[in-house]
Parts: sequence; structure tokens; C-alpha cells
Amino acid sequence: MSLPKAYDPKSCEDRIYKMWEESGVFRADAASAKEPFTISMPPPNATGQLHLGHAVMLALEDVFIRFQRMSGKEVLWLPGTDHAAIATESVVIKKLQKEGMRDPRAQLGREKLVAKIAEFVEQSRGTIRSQIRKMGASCDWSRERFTMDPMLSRCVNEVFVKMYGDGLIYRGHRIVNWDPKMQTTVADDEIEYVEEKVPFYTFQYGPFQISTSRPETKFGDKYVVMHPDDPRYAKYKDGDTFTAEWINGPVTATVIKDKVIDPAFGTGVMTITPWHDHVDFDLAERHKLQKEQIIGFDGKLLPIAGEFAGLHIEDARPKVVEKLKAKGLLVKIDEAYIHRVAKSYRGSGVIEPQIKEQWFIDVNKAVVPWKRRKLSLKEIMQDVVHTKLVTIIPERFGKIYFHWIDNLRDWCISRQIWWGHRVPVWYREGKGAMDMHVGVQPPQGEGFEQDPDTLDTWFSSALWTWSTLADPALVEDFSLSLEELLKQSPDYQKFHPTQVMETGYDILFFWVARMILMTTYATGDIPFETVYLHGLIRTRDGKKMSKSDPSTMIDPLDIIPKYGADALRLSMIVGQSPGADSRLFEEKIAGYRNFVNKLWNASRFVLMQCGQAGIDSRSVGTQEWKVESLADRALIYELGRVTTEVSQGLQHYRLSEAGDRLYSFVWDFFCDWYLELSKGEANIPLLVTAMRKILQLLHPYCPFVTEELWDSFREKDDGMLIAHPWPQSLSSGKAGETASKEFQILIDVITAIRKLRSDQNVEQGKEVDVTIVTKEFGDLLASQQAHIKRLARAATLEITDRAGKVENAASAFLTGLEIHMSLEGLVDFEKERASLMKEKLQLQQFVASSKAKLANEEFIARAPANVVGLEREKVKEIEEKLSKIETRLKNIPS
RNA sequence: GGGUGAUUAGCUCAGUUGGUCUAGAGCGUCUGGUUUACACCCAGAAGGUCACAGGUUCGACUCCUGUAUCACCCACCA
Repeated sequence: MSLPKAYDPKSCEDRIYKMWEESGVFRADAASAKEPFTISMPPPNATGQLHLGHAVMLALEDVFIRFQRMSGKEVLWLPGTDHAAIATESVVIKKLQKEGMRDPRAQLGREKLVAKIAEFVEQSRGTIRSQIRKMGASCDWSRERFTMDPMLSRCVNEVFVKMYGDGLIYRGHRIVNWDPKMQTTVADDEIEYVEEKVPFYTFQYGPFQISTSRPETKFGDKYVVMHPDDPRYAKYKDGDTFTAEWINGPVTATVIKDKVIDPAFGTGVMTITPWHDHVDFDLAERHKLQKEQIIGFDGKLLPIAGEFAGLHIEDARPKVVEKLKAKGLLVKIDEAYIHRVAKSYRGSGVIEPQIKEQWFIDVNKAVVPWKRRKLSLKEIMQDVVHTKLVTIIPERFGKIYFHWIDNLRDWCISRQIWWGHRVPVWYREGKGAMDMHVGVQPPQGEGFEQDPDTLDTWFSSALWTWSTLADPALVEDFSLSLEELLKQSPDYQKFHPTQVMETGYDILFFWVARMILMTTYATGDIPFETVYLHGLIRTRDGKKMSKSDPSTMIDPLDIIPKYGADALRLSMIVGQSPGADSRLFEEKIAGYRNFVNKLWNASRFVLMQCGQAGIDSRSVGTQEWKVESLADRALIYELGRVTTEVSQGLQHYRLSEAGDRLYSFVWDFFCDWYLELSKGEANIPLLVTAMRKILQLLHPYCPFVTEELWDSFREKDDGMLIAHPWPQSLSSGKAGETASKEFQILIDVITAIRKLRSDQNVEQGKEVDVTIVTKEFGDLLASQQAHIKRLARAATLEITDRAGKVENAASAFLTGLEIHMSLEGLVDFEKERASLMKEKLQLQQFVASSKAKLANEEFIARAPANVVGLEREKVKEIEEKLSKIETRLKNIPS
């Protein structure tokens, strides 16, 4: 069998993926006796395309999954998509507008628009499915879910009803972030602040001067607020009233004193607009002040604005300023004022706070039974992380998480858009009051009308780890409570809680925190044991890749055909630490493409050796392989070590470290030395065994090449590599360690000779005579002379222990035709001895001084007991180190 | 304003309980190479006061304090 000279990912990736998928290895079995290992794939938004953020998520999770699958776990990796309420609706509306529809909401109506969005989503999900496959993700497609599937929707309703019953969901008039463009509320987290330079006006308001950047909201202002301790305004008392000339004539205003006012800012006095500002709203609530709406939900001024009514706020501003100026009330304008404007994270308009009736989740009400206490949702979120039921990697995000919870306000869950889960509440005119029905199903009676609002998209995705595992066959069985439903769902029983939640740190609050909140509340169990957070992928210059600037974007779909999915995966995993942003650029990917190719060629070489020896590479394992050479022994030892280290690394989610270890093992040890030395005297059974192990170890990282190569090394009883058991680490004990050390000496000698040749400008390829003078390693080097001769191009090699000509007996000398100088490579042991001696001396000094201290009665009497204890412990520790150093010194041949 | 992190070779980054780190890798640069797989390769070289200043220690890139620069997150000012 002969393989092409270079690995061509294009020619095999799709074929291999198809083979895996059709074989059924991706499919999890809820009836299996094996220990489960579950990851719920963070569902990409059902809009548009996958980007590098998704690619890194898929790569990391696939490594976890493949490792655990090979390690004998029953793995479930459940894929799916999120309906992404606002994001999707706004994408589709924009699309329709581009196609010429002026106002799609009004023109189509609810039902038709939702149908249009559903159509778009279906298409988009198809794209996403194929992109996930391109990355090699070995997820269980038979269990693919969508947040708006019937069963997932039912879970949403179940949880809503349960929370309502517990008094955790309430409806109230509160100030919310209103997006006039999308005509919906937006969550606190979904707002980002953009700095803008705007004029900052100061006006005369009765006896006070007040400043504002938004004069157009000031029509209804009839309170002035100042700090109670501000001496400038000491003569005014809380509750005092006065008359002020204002935009549309005189108003009666009231003085309010409150500590939120910063006396140092502006004039230290402000008027308030409670309907359109969070802080003012809180203040108004505290002092029970009147609130008036100034701006309509369409962003235009209401009748209270008098002559300005109907104007859009943007247009009204200069006109209002003009009028105030004409009245002589404008004191000054500061043109360089930096103001932070709230904008929607979803990329639509400027946020205008408004008071609206909305649904909220109360995060402070202590009604949730947890460990024989009643806790609030906030407290539950804190408890599960504090008690390490949920571990966050990297740890520092725990702090950020707690900080976020401390500042968490009630969560507004209703949205005024149409795409999403409709609030499961129905109303009808009743006798005197409104009839309200909150239920999983619509009410029986006549005349009920469902709440027009939909739920925040994170409400449904917060249930993702388990709503996806509820048995869809039971969706119509409404006799079952949520608890019973889950009890009767085999997947839920087998695979929940999940083991790892792997996602970007940017959605720690949006999603991870809310999953912990909702899942722990709804199921009484955590959603996952470990949270593994990855960082953002940035450009080479450290900039964010943004859709608005396509030149900064790297599209996985451009990279994969060029470099292969394996190379892309490696470049996003190796050399990255969790939670840290990283930069990606083509050269980096090319570097890992080269590695993949190196692996390919190493296999090719091994296969060639098999061919030359007339051995079938697929039936070597049945033969006994014998350990022949020093290199063989060293290989076995190193193979054992790398297996142990990689297994441990993967177990502890240290993917980068383990990957890096494999990279250098394969390239620097296996290819550069073992394969080179095996030329001419290949131990084929061992070579094939090593190759098989390497493919197994690398498979989680680069599944495609390894599976492709596996075909050449697969024995009769082997299936696909993806399903092959993870290699056990062979232990070869002391003998192996010695072999490894001796092998290192051989490498050092060869390297040293090569370096000498280079220093002496010996022509490449020209053979020289070499003399090595050594006391300790004569036998070793003599047994390896063929290798030294070949790899260092030595015509003759003399090894002697005559140290006569040499001052330092420990250093070796090389004598070529014209070369006679000292060789540095061999003195490692000497150096080691020297450094160990130095360390030993230092430690001995410490032990001596410390013991003297401990013998001193005065010290013992005066020092606190724990200090003495610590000192003793430290002495013990150092003495242990000393004894280790002793043994190491003894092991150095002298 | 509060918080978190980063600062190691020209560039991108590793360095997990302080002691084989006399600080490594990849890319780039330079020199030389058709050696029984691989030029997506091989052999070598140059290049670092581990941001700065103190402290703890027998010993600090690693721990502590402070400073500087950068990045991000949270809150938000009328």
C-alpha cells in the first residue's frame, strides 16, 4: 500500500465523517451499563453561519468527548440550535425590508411573520449542521434538539408555571430597557454602552441650575433633588415647593433630598425623569413621587410636550434648547461632554428606558427548598459554586460570577416580539376583574386570549441541559408532572447532570449562570459538574473579529479546505489556556498543518519499512515483538511516559499541555531520533506498535488524519479508531529510565559532533575521523557506533578512556582530521553534579541554621507554637529533598 | 468609580503547588543541505536584565507589596 507524499484533508474528511456517522458510534445508549459522560453542546443561534467562536467550542468539546469515548465511557454529546429570539426576528425583518417590505410586522401580522422566521431558521439550521460536521464533531445527531421543539417548549411552560406557583414570577410595572426600533424590551445584560460626545446644557430652573444632556425629556420634571448634606442648598428643605418658569410655562416644583446625588457633579442639583431613567425611577419609588411618560414607545414625544408633541426625540432636542434659550433660561453649553449611550447588544437601536408592565423573576425571594433550608435563587446560585458542586475552570471566573450575582436585579423575562415561547398566561374579561389562567396548556373556557409577549431567549436555553433529555414521546402526556416526566425519561436518568459545560466566557452570565439558576431550581440538581470556559479568538493584532469588518474575519469554512479541520483544531487548542483570549492567523494554522503532514509521512515511512521487510502492517501485533536496541528501550519508556502524561492532562482538562506534549514527542523524539536511528535496522513490530499508540493518543486532537492512517495499521479485530480503547500506559520501571538516560547521551554526542562540524565549517556530507575520550560511557558509545558514524558522518570513530592529554577527565574530546577541541555535549552529568552539590550545600546550610534555632530554648519559648511547628515541617521537607538529592548524586556515574 | 487578567526572544505564546529553568516552543531572520518518509523537510546559528521598584526566602519568571502600560468585565453621573 502506498500513500501520497502529502496528506490531503479534502480527499478524506467528508468520507471519514460519513463513515463514523453511518456506523452509529456517535449515538449514545441510555441502556448502557457504562459510566456516562455527557456534554450539552451550546446551541448556536439559528441565524446565519458558524464562526471561529463555534469552531473553538466544537474542537474542545470533541477532544473531551473522543477521549472519554475511547476511555470506555458511554458518551453523549447532544447538538442543537437556539431560536435566538430577538436576534433571529431582527435578521428576518431586515431581510424582508431589504426585499422591499416597509413594515413586515404590520404587513404580515403575527402568524405569517412567525412562519417566515421559522422557514428561515430551518434553512439556517441546515447550514449549521453541515458546518458542525466539517469540524469533525462527533455528536449524537439522533438527539439533535431545537429550543422550540414541542418537548422543550413544554418544559419552558412547566417551569414558568412552577415558578409562578412559587411566587417567583410576578408581573409588574417597572422600568425596562426599551428598544424603540425593535419594539421590545431588552435585558440589562444585553445592553452595551457606546461613548458619544454630546452637548451638555445647564439651565436655570427656579432658584437652581440644573444640567442635562437630554433637554427633550424634561417636560414633566417637577422635582429637584440634592444631597441632604450639601451646604450650598442647606436653606432648602425636603418637601419645599417653588414655582419655576419652564419650557411650556410655569411649573410648581418640589425639593427632594437624597444621598444618591453627587454634590461634586455639575451644580449638585438635578431634576428627575422617573419614566425614562433607572436611577430616577428608583429615586421616585423611594420617595413615592409621581411618574409621567414623556416619550412614546415609538420614540416620539407625547402630548405633555405641548407644541413639540409628535416630534421624534432627536428632532425635538435642538428645538427645545432654542426655546429655553429664547426664554433666557440657558446658562451654558459644554460641548465636550462624553456621554455613554445605551445600545442594544443585538445591534439595533438606542435604548430608551420606559415603564412597562412586564414579567419578572424574583431572585431574592427565599422560597426554594435546598438542603433543608429555603433559599432564594441568588443564594442557590452561590451555594452550588461555593460548595464545589459546580467547578469553574479557570478558577478566577468564580470571583467574577459571585460579583455578578451580588449585583443581580430581578430578571425581566418578557419580550414584545413574536419569535419565541409565548408567555403561558391567558386572560379574559371576568366578572368585575380580569380572569387569568397560568398553565402548561391553554384554559378550557371560552374567550381566553393569550399574553402577546414571548419569553427571553435565555429562559429556554437555561433549561438546555435537561429539557433536551426529556423523552419527546411523552410530550402529549399532560397527566405527568415535570418531575414525573423526567423520571420517566431514560436519557435524563442516564445522562443528567452533565459532566462538562464548555463555552465562551462571554456568556458566563447570560447563559451559564442562568442554567445553574433555572436547572437547580427546576430539577433540584445541578446542570453540570464542570464549567470550562474558553476565551475569544482574536486577530493577529489582538482585535476582535467583527462582522462589520470582513478583512478581520477568518472563516472556518475557508480554512478547512486549505489546511484541514485537524490543523484548525490543533491551532485553536494547543498553546491556549482556558479563559484567555488568543490570536489566530494563517501561519499558526499552517504550522499545525505541517505537523499533521509530519505524522502522515512518519506513517508512510513505517509502512515503507514494512513493505521492504515483507511484513503486513496490519498483522504485526500478533507477532511477539522483541526489544532489540537501546533506542527500542528508550522508545518504550518514552511512549509509556507520554501516554501517562497525556491521559492525565486530558482527564484534568489540560488540553493544551497534553497536545503540546504529543506534538514534541512525535516530532522531536519519534521522528527526529527514533525513526532516524531505525533506518537500516528497523524493529518493525515495535515500530508499528508505536505508530498505533501515537495514532490513538492523537485521535482526540486530529481525528481525521489519525482515522485515515489507522486504516493502514488496523488489525483484523480492530474497528475504527474512534471506537478503539484508549491506550494503557506501559510501565517499564528503572530499566527504562536508565535506557532513556543513555539514549539522551547518545543524542547529545551526535548533536555535539554535528555542532562541532558546523563550527569548524566542515563541508556538509564530508566524513571526518572522530575520537571520543570518555571514562564513563565507553561501552555505551561503542555499542552505538554505527549510529554515531551515520548520523554524524564520521568515517572512523575511536572511543578511548585515555585521559592523559586531557586536563578535565570528565569532558570528552573529539579529534578529527584537523579538529581537536572540547566537546560540550557530554558534560551534562558533570554539570548536574555541580548544580546538585551547590543546592545540597545551600540546603544543608538552611537545615543547620534552622536546627540551631529549634535547639535554642529561648526561641521555642517565645515563638508561637505554629511557627515552631512550621519550622519543623520545613526542616523535614528540606531533609526529604536532601535525601532525594543524595540519591540523584549517587545515580550519576562518576 | 469597582473588579479581573496580562506584561517572558522581532511576532504569537508555553512555563500547575518556589529548587535539573543554566528560561522553552512555533513562526520569522541568517548559514548550510536532494542523507532509505516528509522542502508542509533536515542540520545549525543569532536573539531574552522573564515590565519596573522593593520585600519574603538558603534560593523567586514562579509568593507578597507598590508603580507603569495594555486589555476585558461590572456599575454608571443627572
